[in-house]
Amino acid sequence: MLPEDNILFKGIDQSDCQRMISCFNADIKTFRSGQKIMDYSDNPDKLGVILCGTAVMVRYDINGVRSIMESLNEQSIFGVYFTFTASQRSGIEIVAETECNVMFVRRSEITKRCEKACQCHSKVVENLLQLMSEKAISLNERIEVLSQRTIEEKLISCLSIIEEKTPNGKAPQIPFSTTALSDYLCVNRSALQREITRLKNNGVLTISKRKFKLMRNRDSDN
Amino acid sequence: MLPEDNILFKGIDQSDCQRMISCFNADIKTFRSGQKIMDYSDNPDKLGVILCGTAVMVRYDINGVRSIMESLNEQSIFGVYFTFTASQRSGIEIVAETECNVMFVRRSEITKRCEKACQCHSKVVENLLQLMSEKAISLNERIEVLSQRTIEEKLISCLSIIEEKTPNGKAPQIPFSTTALSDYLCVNRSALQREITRLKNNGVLTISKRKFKLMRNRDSDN
DNA sequence: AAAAATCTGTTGCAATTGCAACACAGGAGG
DNA sequence: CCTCCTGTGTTGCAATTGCAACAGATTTTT
Repeated sequence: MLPEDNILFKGIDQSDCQRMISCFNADIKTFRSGQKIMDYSDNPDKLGVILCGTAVMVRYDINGVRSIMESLNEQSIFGVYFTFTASQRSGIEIVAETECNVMFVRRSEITKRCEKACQCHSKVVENLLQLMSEKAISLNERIEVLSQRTIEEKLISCLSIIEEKTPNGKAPQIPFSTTALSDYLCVNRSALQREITRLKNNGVLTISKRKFKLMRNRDSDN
Repeated sequence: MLPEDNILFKGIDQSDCQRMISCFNADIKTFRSGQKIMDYSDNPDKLGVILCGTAVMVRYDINGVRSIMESLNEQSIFGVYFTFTASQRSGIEIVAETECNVMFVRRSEITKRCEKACQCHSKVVENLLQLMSEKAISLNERIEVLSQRTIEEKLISCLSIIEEKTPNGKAPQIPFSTTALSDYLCVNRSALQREITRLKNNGVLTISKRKFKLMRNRDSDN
């Protein structure tokens, strides 16, 4: 991927991009599926952008129970938000799901002003603002899902959000396996399975593979 | 409160502040306790900063169940994240808890460049970045709490975070009533009460009024 | 192609949680 | 002082959820 296609450098021409990448000391690395991309015990100032591939942000609590905090695709950004959190309390990691190329930049390099590329700096900051806004929206969506009191409500809330974001004409699709979905929803897998089956039997939900459809018209009783 | 005390205008001197406030078409309004400050059905571009007072971000789901999404104090910022979201799906509102002064700015006014105050604009954008970063951390903390599988774990996780943020020497304090806390944790109030009582009896937790203390040394059995 | 590993789907049982109802405490306001 | 309203604390019972175990399907590795 060329630098100027990168969301962080959007709107900046290629020559400036190259200059800024070296100015930022940006670092591009490749990871294989399953490899750990980032561990929040390391550097809180580090910021990553996925150039290609997919990854997940996972958390292991004291009992070793895994929660998927977020799924990350191409152009996803991570690391910005944990600048001040006490991450030692919980083990948060970014793990590659497929082969990934990741660009690392230090947040402080972006925020500071330098003589060489001032006009570009502020553009990058604006882009970053935009990205953080989008990221925060997805955090809010997550909270909306987790706020639901029952598994049924969590599931329907989650599927509604996916459905809403799916372009017209395309079939909405769950970006997880059922097992991973249960981690995302923070519920027991077999209990989730039970709910899915129940909703299918009630005609509220249709699933084939990962494609699904929600029927909202019938009043969802029983 | 003077403009230059405002977090959004931090590092900008007063004359520039005044100029920018009119340049931004910033709007300062007063709300009484209980009044609705913002309704996400209205303007997605609008951004608010609480100048004084406290407020809460609440959500009413389809069944009318209230969840506190966040509590907002002086200098809290809201409205930044929902720029593109379909918030019409769920009824999100900002409601004053006490009398509040709130400054409203349009997000697009901040991001755009103007000839009159360019150097200040980028400073404001940086400040905004900082604010969003902090806000996103609190969203992540909320997710961390809601990710916990049981009420006990949710409660302890929540209290740990509060404890960690409390300055040394001060007694950690819950910023909610128990009833509001149950909304924040998205659990049933009486079930939460039951857990609190149980933890107190087991010597894990001490609470007087809203001040509390967690004992972590004993292994939390029973 | 066989073996290993992971995911799906199901179920009985135990534990947790929600619900509803009630008693009591404290604060606001007439 | 009394009343109204909101929050606290408790409990029995019902509903939901977690847990464990298992069988079969699917994918990955050898």
